[in-house]
Formats: sequence, C-alpha cells, structure tokens
Amino acid sequence: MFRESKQREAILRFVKGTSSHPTANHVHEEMRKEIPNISLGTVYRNLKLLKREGKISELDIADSKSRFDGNPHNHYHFRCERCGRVFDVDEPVNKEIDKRIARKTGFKVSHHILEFRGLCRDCQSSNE
Amino acid sequence: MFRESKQREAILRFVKGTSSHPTANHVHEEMRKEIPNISLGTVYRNLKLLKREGKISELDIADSKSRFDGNPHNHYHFRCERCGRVFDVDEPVNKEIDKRIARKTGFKVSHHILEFRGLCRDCQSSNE
DNA sequence: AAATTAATAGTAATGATTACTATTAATTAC
DNA sequence: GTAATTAATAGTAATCATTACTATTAATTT
Ligand SMILES: [Mn+2]
Ligand SMILES: [Mn+2]
Ligand SMILES: [Zn+2]
Ligand SMILES: [Zn+2]
Repeated sequence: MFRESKQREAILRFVKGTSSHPTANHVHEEMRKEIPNISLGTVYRNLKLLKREGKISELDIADSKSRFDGNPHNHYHFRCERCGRVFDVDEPVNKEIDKRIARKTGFKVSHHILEFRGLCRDCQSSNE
Repeated sequence: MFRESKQREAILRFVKGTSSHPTANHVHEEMRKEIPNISLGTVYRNLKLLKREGKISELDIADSKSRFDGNPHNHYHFRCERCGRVFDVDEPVNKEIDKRIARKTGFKVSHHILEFRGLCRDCQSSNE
C-alpha cells in the first residue's frame, strides 16, 4: 500500500526528534535543509498521513472556524466528534491545578482550557 | 469612545441568548433575519470588540496555524501567551474525569484536551 | 528491464478572517 | 433643531493557512 520515500522518512524523523511542536511551515523549512526542493504540499500530506497512522499527533483542538460564547467566564466544553456541536459542561473549574503546574514548571499559569471529546447523545443513538 | 449601533446590539443579544456556540457565519445568518443587509465584516468586527470588552468569549484554543507533535499519546500542554511557544506538561492524564463527565451528561467521552495558558519562564523575566 | 502506480513538485483553488474605503448615522456643538 | 464631527457600516479586496490538482518522478513488482 505505502511506498517509502525519503521525504516522509525525514519528516517523521524530524517531528519525532523535536519537542518544539512545529507548524507545517516550520517542518518545511527544516526539511529544505536536507531536501532543498521538497514541497510544502508534501509536508502537509505526510503530516496528515503520519497522524492517521498514529505515529504523530496534532494540536488542533478547534477546527478552522472559531466559535463564540455568550458566557465570558472560563468554563469547560464538550465537542461531539460526529456532528461537531459544542456543549457546555457543568463542572467546576479546577483552580488548584493551575497552581500545581505553576509550581512544577516555573511558568506563570493564568488559566487552562479543557475540552472533552466524544459522541453526544443524539450521535450515539443514530446508527451508521 | 463607542457609539451604539443596532448591529452591535443585535449581535450581543443573539450571542448572549444562545447556547449553540455559533460561528461568525452562523451569527451573520441569524442577524440577516432582522437586519437583512448587515455585512459579515461587521459581524466579525463586533464579535472581536465584544470579546475585548469581556462581554462574550471565543473558543479559540489554538491559533490559526496547527502544530504537530512527535508524541502520539494524549498529554497536556502549556502555551505561552506572549511568545507562542508550546511546551509539554508532565502531568498524568486524568482518566477519571472522562468517566465522571460521561456519567453526568450521558455523552460518550473518548478523551479530553487540556491546555494551560500563561507566561513561560523566558517571557516572565523579559521586561517590557 | 519494463510495467505499474504511489509519491512528489509545483501551482491553483479554497475558505476563514482581516484590511480597506466610500458612505451612513450616532453624537456633540452651536 | 441643524450643522459638524467622526465612529460604524456595507461591500469589496487582500491575506494566509490549508487542500486540491496534475504532470512527472521513482519505488516496487513482474
Ligand atoms: Mn460555553
Ligand atoms: Mn506535546
Ligand atoms: Zn453529535
Ligand atoms: Zn514565552
């Protein structure tokens, strides 16, 4: 099914070897150092393919369209992976965890964003 | 400083009154029902302005560029709001919370995404 | 070595968002 | 109330990340 290519090997090697969480463009720039004419399309295609294969992951969280919320206060959400709807989750915000992370890392933590993923009730019952 | 406009009032009223977490386009479609020639630019401008004023919020989480990760397993991140860098957070993934949310909501929760926000060490020390 | 076809390079298209600009309308000054 | 001021708008153009397309290249099989 899949054929090997030096482009894909190099992309996987680089992404596996860095903790910089690079963007597609960053990966492309890095790749050009060893494969000068590698195309940006190849980088995108292989990042997506390697993700599908479970070899790497993507920090997407939201999809391309931003969503707005009449509630200006921090709260948690659930996003259905099938229908895309976003629901509020009535769970108290854990302020302690920000302090713990701040202590452990030395970072100044102002807040955190927590989003649950899965299937909403409608999408569980609908078959296919 | 700010003048009132029926467009901005209508946008705020709608976003405050729904729990659908609408996209900018969804807001625009809804607005056209009462202000038929309202422009999409006006919707975007006012959503951003209302967010700045703290009256609504945005479920952005990531910025426009997606980032990739050589670690394919679920783990937590810290994103610096000043320099934009993303760091791994060495905190065990809380699997219990998924079960609790599933019990409370009836949703099928497959996983959750947790991202801390604030200032990294470098950006705390750099003045200005 | 030839045939097959997955993968690539390069470019065009897409789609959400932002920028621009002439016009409209809310507010202020008289 | 009317004119002056200028923030806000409508409509359109530009931007930018990502995806789609297509002729060519190259990995694999026969
Ligand atoms: Mn919400
Ligand atoms: Mn990571
Ligand atoms: Zn659903
Ligand atoms: Zn920083």
